[in-house]
Amino acid sequence: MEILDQIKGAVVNGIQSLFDKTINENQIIHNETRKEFEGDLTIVVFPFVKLVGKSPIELGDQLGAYIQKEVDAVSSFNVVKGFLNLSFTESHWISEFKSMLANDQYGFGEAKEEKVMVEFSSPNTNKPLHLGHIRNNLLGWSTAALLEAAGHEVFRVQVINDRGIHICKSMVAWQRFGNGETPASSGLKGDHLVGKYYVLYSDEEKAQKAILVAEGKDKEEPEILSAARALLIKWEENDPEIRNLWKEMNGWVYAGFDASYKRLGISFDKNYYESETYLLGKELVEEGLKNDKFYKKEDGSVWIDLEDAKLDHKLVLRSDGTSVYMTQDLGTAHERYKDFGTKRMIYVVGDEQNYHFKALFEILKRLDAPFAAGLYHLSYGMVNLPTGRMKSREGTVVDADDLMEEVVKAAKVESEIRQEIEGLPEENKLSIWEKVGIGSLKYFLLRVQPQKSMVFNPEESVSLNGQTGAFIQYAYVRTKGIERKMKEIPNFENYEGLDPKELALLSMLNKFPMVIQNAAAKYDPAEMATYMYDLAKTYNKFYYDVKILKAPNQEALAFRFALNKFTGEIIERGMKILGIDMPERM
RNA sequence: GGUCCCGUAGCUCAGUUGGAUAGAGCAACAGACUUCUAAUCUGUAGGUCCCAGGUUCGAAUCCUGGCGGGAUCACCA
Repeated sequence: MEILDQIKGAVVNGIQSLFDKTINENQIIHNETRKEFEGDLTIVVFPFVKLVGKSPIELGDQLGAYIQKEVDAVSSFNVVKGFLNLSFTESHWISEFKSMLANDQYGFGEAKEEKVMVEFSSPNTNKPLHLGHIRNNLLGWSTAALLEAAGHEVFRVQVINDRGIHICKSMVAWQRFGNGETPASSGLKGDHLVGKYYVLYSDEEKAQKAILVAEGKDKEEPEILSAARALLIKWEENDPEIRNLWKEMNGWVYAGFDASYKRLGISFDKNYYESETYLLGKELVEEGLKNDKFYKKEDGSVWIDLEDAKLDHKLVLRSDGTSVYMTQDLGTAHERYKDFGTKRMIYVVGDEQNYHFKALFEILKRLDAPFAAGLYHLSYGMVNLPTGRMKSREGTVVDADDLMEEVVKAAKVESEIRQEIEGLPEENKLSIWEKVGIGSLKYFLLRVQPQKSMVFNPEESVSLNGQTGAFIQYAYVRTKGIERKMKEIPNFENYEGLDPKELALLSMLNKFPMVIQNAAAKYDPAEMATYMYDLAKTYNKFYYDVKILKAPNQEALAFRFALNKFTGEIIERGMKILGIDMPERM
């Protein structure tokens, strides 16, 4: 990006020496030149028209001539309306390319001191993961990877909601209807097994409720719900039998989660269990009471007044002294700061909790938490189906394991039609289908900006044409195919006669470091996803138009080979940030 | 009702701090495999950028007011 600084400098100097007016570099608006015009970089001259008292065309012409004279890398210019389009010399592009090649960390930012924590996933232990968790997981994972690529040290953590009434419901149903079923005895994946009893619980509760209503006793609580509450109390009293059952069933769930996470390529540096943290935060409330940050109502409940922050009064301790979600979150935030010393913490949580996090961050600020300024809620929208919302009651929730199975199957079907990898050993084929299927699922979810709710169309998600993960993988596979065909690697020294398709690809590759920085700053993996697609598309055009292996001379062959290989490396590097693996063939 | 988010092609989505004639994919139609893998490429068609004002050389983008959709406003998590 040196050249950009040179050009900006030339614009400032040009306006000074041509018109005797002073401007600041950051007033200069520049853009990549649009495809339909000739040039590589465009300077918008409108902002200076009034200042220098010339027409936009006149100003553009004079400034263009000045820049061309001053900056060696600028070969020519043209002016359209108020837009000054500058073209760079071929040798500039070639030397740019050489410096990209020379840096084996190309794209990654310099190491930054600030450590960052990303919290994501945070499942309940009463049912298996579903599509919504997948979006959460992918966002969290790739945001963390983006921050790493930008130069930060990053810690990935999850909070597991392993206690509470929800797990007691599964437990009570298992006690009644389970007949001792275990994952080992029935072969059912642990999280699905526990989820099954949660469903059984709900059915039973509904049935009991219906009877009560029919008997005119609709105010009464269903017996099974009372039983679940009783379990929760026993759990809190540390009843050994209940604690053991709880441990056992949670253990099944964790084994199930681990399998899902593994297939999804997700892991964590540390897990926080709610059963261990749900009492944290009480001391903070006590302390805050002393400092008048909180106030106590007559019934003994503790609140904070956030009205001047355009929020409400918020409860932080119940009248019986037990904590609420907010209390735990206050405590957990401090705990994590103690564990990792991260002043920047990102919470990847759905947008239905926007209000909660606003309040949480505001309270931490008022409690003078040293990390308060670095808190961020990466809020994302719901995943809907073409038929509308996913509803567990109507059984329309898309199960994570089923979905992964389905997309991999679809990849297999497509692959077998094409017969490109038929001869490979079964093990290799399985690995390729896995990469293509899971990769496409990931791409499908990551290409949409986090804050937008999205429509998940199952048919489209398994389609492998167009703007998909498979499209990008295919471009990568092409780069590998070329590499395999090359018996000896030609040495790239110099090249003249840059083809427009080659230049377009170079220019695309040149943007990679910027994309990492921008996407990381915005916590937006979708920006990387879009860029990766554009890069693959640009490569495909190059591949189609410029025959790499049939280059007219050794110099061209060496250049194209290097360009091909480097493109493959960048695709792999960028997709890795999205958590998507590249197959060598497909 | 208060607060927050979203509204761009039939559908799914891009669109940098305001910049040129608003772009991709899918679906539709028409082409390109004797070629480095056609999971690709090329072309045609498709738009009241929700509406109305305002700011300015210039607005999908910023401001105000509407309309439509969603979320949230629990001693739930």
